[in-house]
Amino acid sequence: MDQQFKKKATIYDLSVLSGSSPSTVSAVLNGTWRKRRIKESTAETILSLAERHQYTTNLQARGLRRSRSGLVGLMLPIHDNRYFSAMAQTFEGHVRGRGQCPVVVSASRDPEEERRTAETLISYSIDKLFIVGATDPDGVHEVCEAAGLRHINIDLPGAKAHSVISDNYEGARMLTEAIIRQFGNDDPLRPDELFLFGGRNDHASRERIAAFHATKRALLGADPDDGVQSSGYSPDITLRAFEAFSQRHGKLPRALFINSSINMEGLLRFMAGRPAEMFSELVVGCYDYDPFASFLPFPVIMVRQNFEAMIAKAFELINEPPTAPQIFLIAPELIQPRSALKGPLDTLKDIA
Amino acid sequence: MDQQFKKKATIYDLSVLSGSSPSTVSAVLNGTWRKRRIKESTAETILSLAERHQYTTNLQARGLRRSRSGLVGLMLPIHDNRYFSAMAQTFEGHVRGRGQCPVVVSASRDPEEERRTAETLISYSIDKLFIVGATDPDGVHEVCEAAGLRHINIDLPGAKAHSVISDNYEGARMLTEAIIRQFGNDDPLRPDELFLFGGRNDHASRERIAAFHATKRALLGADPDDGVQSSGYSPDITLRAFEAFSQRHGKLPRALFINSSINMEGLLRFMAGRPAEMFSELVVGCYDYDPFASFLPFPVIMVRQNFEAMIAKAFELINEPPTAPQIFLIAPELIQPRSALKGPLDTLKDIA
DNA sequence: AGTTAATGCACCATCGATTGTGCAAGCGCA
DNA sequence: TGCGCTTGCACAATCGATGGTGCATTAACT
Repeated sequence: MDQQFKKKATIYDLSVLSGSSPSTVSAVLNGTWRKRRIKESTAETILSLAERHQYTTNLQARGLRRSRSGLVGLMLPIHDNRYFSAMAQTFEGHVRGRGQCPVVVSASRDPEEERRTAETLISYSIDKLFIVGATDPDGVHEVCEAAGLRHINIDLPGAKAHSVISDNYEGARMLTEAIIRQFGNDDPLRPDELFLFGGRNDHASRERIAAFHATKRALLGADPDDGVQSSGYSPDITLRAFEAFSQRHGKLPRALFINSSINMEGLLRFMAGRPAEMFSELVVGCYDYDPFASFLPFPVIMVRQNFEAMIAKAFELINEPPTAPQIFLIAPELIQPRSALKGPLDTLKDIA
Repeated sequence: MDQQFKKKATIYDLSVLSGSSPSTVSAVLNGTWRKRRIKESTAETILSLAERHQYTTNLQARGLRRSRSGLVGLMLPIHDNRYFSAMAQTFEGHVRGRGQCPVVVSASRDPEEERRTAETLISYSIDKLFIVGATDPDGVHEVCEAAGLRHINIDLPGAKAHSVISDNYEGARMLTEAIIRQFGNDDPLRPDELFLFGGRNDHASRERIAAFHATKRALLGADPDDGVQSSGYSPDITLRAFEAFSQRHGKLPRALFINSSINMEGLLRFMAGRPAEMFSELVVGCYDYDPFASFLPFPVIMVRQNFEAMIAKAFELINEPPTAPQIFLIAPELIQPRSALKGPLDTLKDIA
């Protein structure tokens, strides 16, 4: 019955009910009452009233007054991807652990959208912003800077704020090497049989491509310069790249370095409708980890970016006093084919 | 230079600069100025000042005054899953299209956490809440109801608010049938060769299990009653279920009905370290769609829940005047092995 | 000229919580 | 009794935007 359909209780309601002033009620409810020398018994009265009337703080009012909201933002390129969604999962755990409220939004890898999204979040007075895989991190930085908002880049670096990123060069080096070593000595891979698909003109892609070239040259002795087919972060564009390649050469290469799981979906689209046998000799290296991809009918070597470490490092940095922007590299891990790793979900409890 | 390190501009700043009152500035900036009969020239002055000083509305202040925030919430069980993250992606598109700000949070399938999360969101005066796959939808309902918050269940139904869910019975029927038909007439599947793994005691699992039993009985003539191994929504528990089964029977069944992609990850964990040949005869039906899973080295028939339609229907319903709670079934689609479908990402543009 | 109506905007209370300040009552002590 | 200190709390301004109300001006019209 109580407050069934009435509006939510406020400190003013409790103030009337308890006979104390609103400021006393406020202090009791937000925990600053000892500092304000409120009697213990007064506090108890108010707390029990609050409970009885199901009081909950209006966080917008608090946020307005304090000019921060208790919200912590995570800006992703997209949701629908294991790498980013695993990151979101890990991020939530951290934020919840600090008693704040995580807000996860995506900005579609569109610089304009990224800035708009940041501005919207700022309008809600979020306390911190973690910028993941932004196409234009420095654009977002300007927006945050102007609002005095603490922020940090993850996955793709910016020049104007700290960045925590995967060691893309080393990851791609390991991956390229692993692809090459996957072929035995009887029938070793030739330089013109290993191609890279996917990627844009972003920092990660550039590093990976550089490592790809260097490693090919180092291990295979040569590196024909048509070995890279940038196809953005889009399954369909990647599909078309495979189709074009296959049209030109009559088949796919024996070995592929695929820049991300999104590009890998382009390969799946290419495979769909084509006989499985066409791919039985294929060896794929993919710069991303997805448990299902790891068990495809051909060897898929993957790179698992250590997003837990990246998020942890980012939280560490964002709380430190600001210094000159720096890039922190986090080592990724090479994952052999047919590996089903634990993920952030494994820490959740479940019924038996 | 302008406002470089000053606080953000407010309507009061603009009011001083423009010589108009704060209320006039407010009206101009929020678009209600025609209704308030503000002169066009006044509006123009203020708008240009706003632009020059990079004014942005403090949405917490607006939210406090209007007692709604422009935030629309999506509560997921988890992020790290293609089904749910695809849903988040689609949801964001809808919310953005309506000029509001999407907030996606997860609640770990924990009833307590679900309620707490809802309360937190309510404290921020969110306008609407979409509750996806909640373990205790009715618990969340109470919280929303008490706050007068519009809300709707998706994926798992509640008794006290509208629910938009997959037609789990029909989906499982199709899936079970497809699994059975996957075996030719030479060596047809026997009833004791098809097992269901995964699921909890939730509505979806119950429906699927019922359809599984009924379809087995209808098509195979019998249905031994140990055919179902509930193992929650946890890869590891599912792994243990497979290990136990394999210990008991010396091998896995020839055919598996797997309740979700999460349980499917349990199968992957089982496969890891075991020779691929062990699974060459396996046929799997999975109630979920994941493009990579679709191309595993054995036939994987999948059910793709139509989350786009579910989200669309939910948006339709949540804006209608409330009526008695109803359940709306959305037909899922049976996906043949080796299918790489388009997803929500395909609507994003990408550089070529 | 005088009345009415429309125009253009200012005033002010309000949303709910926070926080600096001030003051009365109670107490110890000379 | 009187001074000063502590205890316990109330007061009131404030965060930034909103929207109902009402008051001048000017325009329209008899």
